[in-house]
Amino acid sequence: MNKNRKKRVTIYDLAMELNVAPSTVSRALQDHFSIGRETRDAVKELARKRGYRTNVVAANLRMQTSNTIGVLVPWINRPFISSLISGVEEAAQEFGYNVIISQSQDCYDREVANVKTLVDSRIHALLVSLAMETTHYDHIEEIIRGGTPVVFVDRVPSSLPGHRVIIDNYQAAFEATQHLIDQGCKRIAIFSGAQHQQIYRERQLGYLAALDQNGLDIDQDLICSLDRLTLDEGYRLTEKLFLLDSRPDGIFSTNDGAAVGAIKFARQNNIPIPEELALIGFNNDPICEIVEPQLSSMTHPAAQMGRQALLQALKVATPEATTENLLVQLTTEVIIRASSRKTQATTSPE
Amino acid sequence: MNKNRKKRVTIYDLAMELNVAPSTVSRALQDHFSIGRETRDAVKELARKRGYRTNVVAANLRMQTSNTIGVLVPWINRPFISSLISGVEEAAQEFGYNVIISQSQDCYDREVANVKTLVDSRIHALLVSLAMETTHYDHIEEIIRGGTPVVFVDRVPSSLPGHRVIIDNYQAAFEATQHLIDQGCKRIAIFSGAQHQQIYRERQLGYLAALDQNGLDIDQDLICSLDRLTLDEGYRLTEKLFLLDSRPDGIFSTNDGAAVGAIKFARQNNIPIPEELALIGFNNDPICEIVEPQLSSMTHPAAQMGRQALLQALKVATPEATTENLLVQLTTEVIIRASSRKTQATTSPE
DNA sequence: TTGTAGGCGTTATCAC
DNA sequence: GTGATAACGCCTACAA
Repeated sequence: MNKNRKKRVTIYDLAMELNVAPSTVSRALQDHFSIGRETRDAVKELARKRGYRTNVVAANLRMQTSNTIGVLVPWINRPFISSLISGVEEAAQEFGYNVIISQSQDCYDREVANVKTLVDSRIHALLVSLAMETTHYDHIEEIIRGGTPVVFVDRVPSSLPGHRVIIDNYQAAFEATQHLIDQGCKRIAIFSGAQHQQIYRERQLGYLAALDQNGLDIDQDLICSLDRLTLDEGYRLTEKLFLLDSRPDGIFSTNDGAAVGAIKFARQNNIPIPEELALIGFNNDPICEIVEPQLSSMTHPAAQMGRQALLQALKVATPEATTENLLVQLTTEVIIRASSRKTQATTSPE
Repeated sequence: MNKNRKKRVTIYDLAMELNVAPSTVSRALQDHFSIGRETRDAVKELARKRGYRTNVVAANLRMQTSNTIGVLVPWINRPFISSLISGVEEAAQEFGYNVIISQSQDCYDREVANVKTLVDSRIHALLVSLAMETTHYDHIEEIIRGGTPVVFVDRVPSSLPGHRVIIDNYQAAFEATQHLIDQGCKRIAIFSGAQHQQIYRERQLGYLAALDQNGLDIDQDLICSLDRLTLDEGYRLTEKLFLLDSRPDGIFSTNDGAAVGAIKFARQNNIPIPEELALIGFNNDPICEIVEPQLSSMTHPAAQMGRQALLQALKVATPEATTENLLVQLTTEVIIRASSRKTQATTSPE
């Protein structure tokens, strides 16, 4: 009863009706220079009237390309990533591209499989933010060799060269830590992620550098590597930290969720924030302004990163593209809120 | 220098190398029943060795279909929607489909344009959640007539028949309101959305019915229609409500963001929650558990809705599909948290 | 069981 | 300026 997928109008139909060749119609529709003004108008007029819409699939096959950009991310439903995708999609729309998305759920195996599927669809280019699990990149390397332009975003590979759109994670972490130090913190813990992931490693290095430059001791007990950086994980880890002989007086969390977990623990245990525990997160997710006290954080320009990734991909996918690796590095800044603002009384209502 | 998009292996290449016809290869790869066991294995082996991957574009053109599901939503980066998409994507992956997404940004014009683009890509089916602005549905009707299966999700059209995956908004709103009434609220305001959108209209009707059945007066001053249901809008509206001669003692907000705005206002003005103002939101976004006090809400099973929408779409897109309109209605429930829990002391730590 | 041939809807390269 | 024609890679009746 279905498959009444109505047969759609083709250039043949138009050609027939106008008594011209299909190739003429094709040219007319593309404003080819060597086409008669009159025929062009006639074709376009009829196309409009018949509701002609070019069959992108056929065109893609013929052109050996496609107008679809593949996006592979760990999870779609996370504030940072959904905003990133939103940025990609918006820019893609602007330039006439479609966006096909795929989530690895932070699993290496899924990532590999999804890359294959995406490439099978003959995507124009691929934007990737790596799965937490991923430690080697053969699957990506292979498709790059195969000729698919790839741009890495945010979670980029540590060893594989390639185009990337990132922030300066080292610098951002340094600033976040420095901020806590400026507020008088002496024992600052870090909630970090998998160290094989470049972004977490660099954040950790930035943190260490800040401590070092300020003459603060580095205490291994305060260096925490979280698996998934969830709220619960942050909560439990804070609990453990407060069982130490010398408790931390500050936490730099490499995402906001885990920091909120820490806040939750502190509140439930009457640990005054920021007096006894100052906190700063990362990403500046919406929750930062909602949690009580509000959470300081580092901005992480998700939408711009998405847009930039798309732009770089388009650039790379042109025939004249340079062979060298593009690098776009966006800036971040510290957003200071109540969770870390110790210096004298402020006038803010909360 | 680019366009070194390596020529990929085709069934012709394999056929050549094995001295069989391309059609044989094609059949072998699809496990066609009438294929020799030996040739089949030989073909598959070689395909593996040569890294053959079927050209989906060509196959799609030939088959007059595609393995891509179009998803059109207002915004990607909203908790409810990104989870919905996540659900769609996960199920799609399971069944071997790709997901192509597109955001209308709540603009009617964009919605129309995006529908066209998606259909141009010959999507297998389209899942739509309508833009806030959308009041008529010619653009959708047209593609349904054209034969593209369409499934509406969540924000469904009020007048156009079609397949839909929804919750019982009337019932959910009724329960939310009833809950506030049970807590002793007498003057309950509603933060609603555009009334031409069925979901908001039904939620409002559910609210009105609850008041009515409990013998409470309906006060037009307390019925607020918000444009975008943002936190700020919720804040400002609450401010206005508290300038009224008789202030509300409860707010049912049709999303969580606006409710959080109300909480913010209440806290800044020392209005005790829930004693003087009890609140319940809608969607049960993560912020509900983060805001202080925690926000009661109605669950809104985003991921399941996404998955169901995909399943229905696949069902509808088969040749044997029934002609009647499918309806999947998922259940919701009240999640009671501190923002509305008035009845005696509870043992919860917060 | 396998091969042949045609076509899905375009675009591009030739001719005319 | 326009018209044949081939090709993109695959699938499938039909023939063998």
